[in-house]
Parts: sequence; structure tokens; C-alpha cells
Amino acid sequence: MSEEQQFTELERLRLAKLEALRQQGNDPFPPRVERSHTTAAAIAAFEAGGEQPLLATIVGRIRSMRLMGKLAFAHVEDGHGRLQLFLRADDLGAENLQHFKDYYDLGDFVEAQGEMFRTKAGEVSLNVKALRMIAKALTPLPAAKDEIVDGEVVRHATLADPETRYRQRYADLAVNPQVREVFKMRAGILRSLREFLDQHDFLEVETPVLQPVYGGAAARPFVTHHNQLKQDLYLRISFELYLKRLLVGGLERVYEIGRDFRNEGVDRTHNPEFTMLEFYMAYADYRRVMEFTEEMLRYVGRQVLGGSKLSYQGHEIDLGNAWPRITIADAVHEFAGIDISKYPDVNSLAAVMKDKGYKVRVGGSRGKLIEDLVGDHVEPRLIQPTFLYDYPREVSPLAKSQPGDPSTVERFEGYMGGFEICNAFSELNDPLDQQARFEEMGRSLKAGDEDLHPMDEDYLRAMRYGMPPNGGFGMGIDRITMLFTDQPNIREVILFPHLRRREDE
RNA sequence: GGUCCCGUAGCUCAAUGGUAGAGCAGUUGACUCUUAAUCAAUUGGUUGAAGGUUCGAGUCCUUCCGGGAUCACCA
Repeated sequence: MSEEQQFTELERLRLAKLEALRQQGNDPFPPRVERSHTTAAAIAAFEAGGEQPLLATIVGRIRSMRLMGKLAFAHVEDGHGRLQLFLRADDLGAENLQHFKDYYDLGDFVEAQGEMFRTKAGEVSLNVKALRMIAKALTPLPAAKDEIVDGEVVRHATLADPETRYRQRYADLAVNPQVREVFKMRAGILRSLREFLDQHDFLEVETPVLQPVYGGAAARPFVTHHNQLKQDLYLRISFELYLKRLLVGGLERVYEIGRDFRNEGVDRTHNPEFTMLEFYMAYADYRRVMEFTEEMLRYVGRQVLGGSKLSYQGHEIDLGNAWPRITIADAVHEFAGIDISKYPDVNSLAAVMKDKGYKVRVGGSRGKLIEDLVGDHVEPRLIQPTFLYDYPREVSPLAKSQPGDPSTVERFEGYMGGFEICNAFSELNDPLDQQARFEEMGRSLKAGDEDLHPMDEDYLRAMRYGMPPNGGFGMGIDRITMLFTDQPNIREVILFPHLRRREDE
């Protein structure tokens, strides 16, 4: 490909400047740089030191320029803030100022040395005595202007097209400071979850991503192949069955934070790969796990929000209170107007749903219909943190049955902001019951084929050695991050979300 | 996968079926306290792609590509 085709007109202009710098003996990408202060530290040191002389060498990216005859201003941004450069012919030398005007562009990384001072307009700035290019930007950043309104940087005409933002996240991050904040918050959430679990004697573990048998959730997997072993492998759809093997092995409290992969539709709350937290807690039941969940999210709120309140899409959500606990039966009764105890079989339930004008899936079990009722009529109403509990047995093959009610299991889901954020149960630890459930599930799935799950014989063998009673828990990190950062779309909290490949990639 | 909406300059956006434009960025010039600097001039387009209707298409139609919303799917 020729240079003409490879570069845009704007890029070719910058390429010429880069070449000119090289001709003059200035490496536009030097291997080492000097930095005495971050921009924020330089400003803080100047403010703290009264008006004492303060020499500083700062580095960063040029975000704005205002060029005059014998004077120029520029703002440089680094990871900590921004600092105005003041370049005056008298101090820098007329030739050096001209050099700056001729060869430096928005987006370039520079190293600037000088003395801190306050401009007539009152802004703490660096009176530059020496300036050096440390990384030339060939492509202009897709942003225009900064404005300071009440101390906040407002960026005008910035990159807004979601497709470009996701495909070129580097440009999005470089240009949209609020996007950087989302991912700092995400890191804070992960950090505080680990802190909380570590403080409660949990052991962080790592289990296989490539699995010979997938399980622990209902989803189609991605399939791959190991050449030497001549064996198909699946990217995990959950960690559950591996983590519970560890309880058999005597690890009482374990957790894993990692990636799950599900070969399903992509939408506002689903990405094919997503980050999950699962923990398993020996000798706890699902009620203990509910309390623990409340504590854990309260802790995260304190650490990353500094309190218990958050705002999600116009709703005020408070993590500080005990979460209301509603059985599935009561919730469906209240929000969908159906008393499911009166409809003990799939046909009668389907009939009453039809009477009420609700959509009824074909071939669904009674449990599946109840889940649909929850999804359509209950879930969207659960803005404040809420636990729904006691789920239908046939949609929960890994959960322990409710004593005295074989139709439900000890399972709960946590809801917030109108969607599901976590799923937990008193884990089934009876190997014979588990085998029966797998077989039952195998039969019902065989009818609809597609999602036929192979039975995990090794998991059953592990259970036969004896698994302590335990409570297990899973939570989508992406959705929690959506809530904490007030983002309506999961792609906004995933650095490089999955998009269809384009021809030019 | 179904339905609806969108794709115009590097970025943000205009343009009754009738000459493709503006602001910012860029380029040239002026300017020693600017901060969306200002002032003057100016470059930049296969309107996502390919067909079709029409005297004439950014605009209407078809197909395709990509994105968004929504539904379906996600025990």
C-alpha cells in the first residue's frame, strides 16, 4: 500500500513534521524522559510553597493550544490532571517558540521544564524554559476543545459515535475523561470485593477456562479444540462445578473472579464474555449468604462511592438498608396477580397466564413459566435492592430442595435497578440427589435437544467423597459496574466489547 | 434471527427530489496573559457499498455491510 493511500491528509502533514524533527536531530520518540512532578503534584507543590520559586519538569499530552505572536499557551494532560504551559519568546527564546509552533500538534506527548508561576488570569502554570517532543501523534485525536466551567473540564464536539468509541476504545479513553472514570470505578469495585472476601477468610482460586465438560449454568458454550490431545474443549460458562470440587477438598471458603463465555445473543445486558464473581462458603445456607451479600455490597458502596446511595438512570438506590425478601410465590402474586400455589401443574398455570393475556412459551416447564412471570412482571419493578427466594426446583438443578416443599429449592436472586445482579443457593451436596437431577434435566433437554448437557461424572465422583453443606453465590461484575457507574449498556463497562468484525480490520 | 431507526469532511452536525454546507480541527497570515483565545483568508466529500426509479437522488426503492433500540434466545 502506498503512503498516499495509507495516510490521510492530516496524517501526512504530521508525518512531514515528524520527518523534519528527525532531520534536525530530534528523536520524536526518545527512549527516556524526565519527570519531576505530575501535573497535579506541580500545582499542589506551588500552592503549598507560597510563591517560592519552584522548578518542575512535567510530561503529558497537549490538549489545547493558543498561539500568539511571541507567546503561546497550551494545556498538557497527564494521568493526574492538566497544567497550562506558558511559552514566551523572552523566556524560551524566539527560535524555540517558533519551533513549537511549527512542529507541535494537539495530541503530541511532550516533556516541559520550567518554573511554576501564576498567570495574570490567575491560573497556576509552567513558564517553560525547555521543551521536548517525547511522542509525536500522527493521527489527530477526535476531539476539539476544552472549556472550564465552574472548575470542571468540559470537552466540546468530542467522540460520540458508539461504534467508533467501542472499536477505538483507545481514542475514546484519550478523549472522554468520564470513560476513564468508569473503568477506574470498575477496578475499585473489583478491589473492594477482593478486600471484603479476603477479610472474611476466603481463598482466591483459579479454575480451568478450558473445560472438557461444561456446566453450572444453562447456556450454549463456545467450542474449541486441542490439537495434540485431539480433544474438543469448551470455554467455561460458569465456575460452579470446579469451585465446589474444592469444598470437597477441604477448602472451606473459596472465590474466583474471572471470565465466563456464553454463546448467546448480545444485547444491553449481555456480552459473549463477561466477568463473574462466584464464592462458596462451607456451613452457610442461602439465608446466611443473603446477609453476607448485603454486607458485601454495602462495603463496596462505602469503598467506591463513599456511602450507601447511588443513582441509576434517574432512580435513587440505597444499599444501606436491609434488602426486602420476597418469595417467588408472593412476588408473582403481588406483581402478576397469579397465586401459583393454586396451579400446581404446567397446564393449569399456562391456562391462567393465557387468560390474563400474558405470553406463554411453548414447551416450557411450570418452573420456566414462573421464571417468565418473574422476568416480565416482577424484575422490572425491583429498583431498590431486593431478594427473591424459593425458586422452582426444575429450573435449579444444583440447589438443595426446600424441606417440606419438594417443588421449590433454597435459592435466591438479588435484584437492583430493575435487573438481576446475583444468584445463590444452598448448594445441593447429596450426590445421589444430584445424579437424579442431572438425569431428570438430561431427559427434559433431550426433548428440545439443542442444549443437551453432558453429565459431569467427575463432579459426581467428587461429591461422593463428601461435600460439606455450603452456600454458593454468583454475581455479574459488569452489571454491578453498570449500576455503580450509572451506565445503561454493558458495553460501556467493558473496555473492548464484542462487535461484528469489519472488512477493514 | 424478527421489527424499527441510523450511517454526510478528522470530530459534532445541517441540507422540500433541484449547485453538498456550518462550527471546531487543519493550512497561511496578524497578535507578549490566553483558556471553546481572537481577527483575516483558505484546504478538505466516490454522502457506508452496489444496483434501481427519475430530466435530476444525500433524500425514493431493492440488496448487502456496520451500528443502535426492541423482541426472541439466555434451565
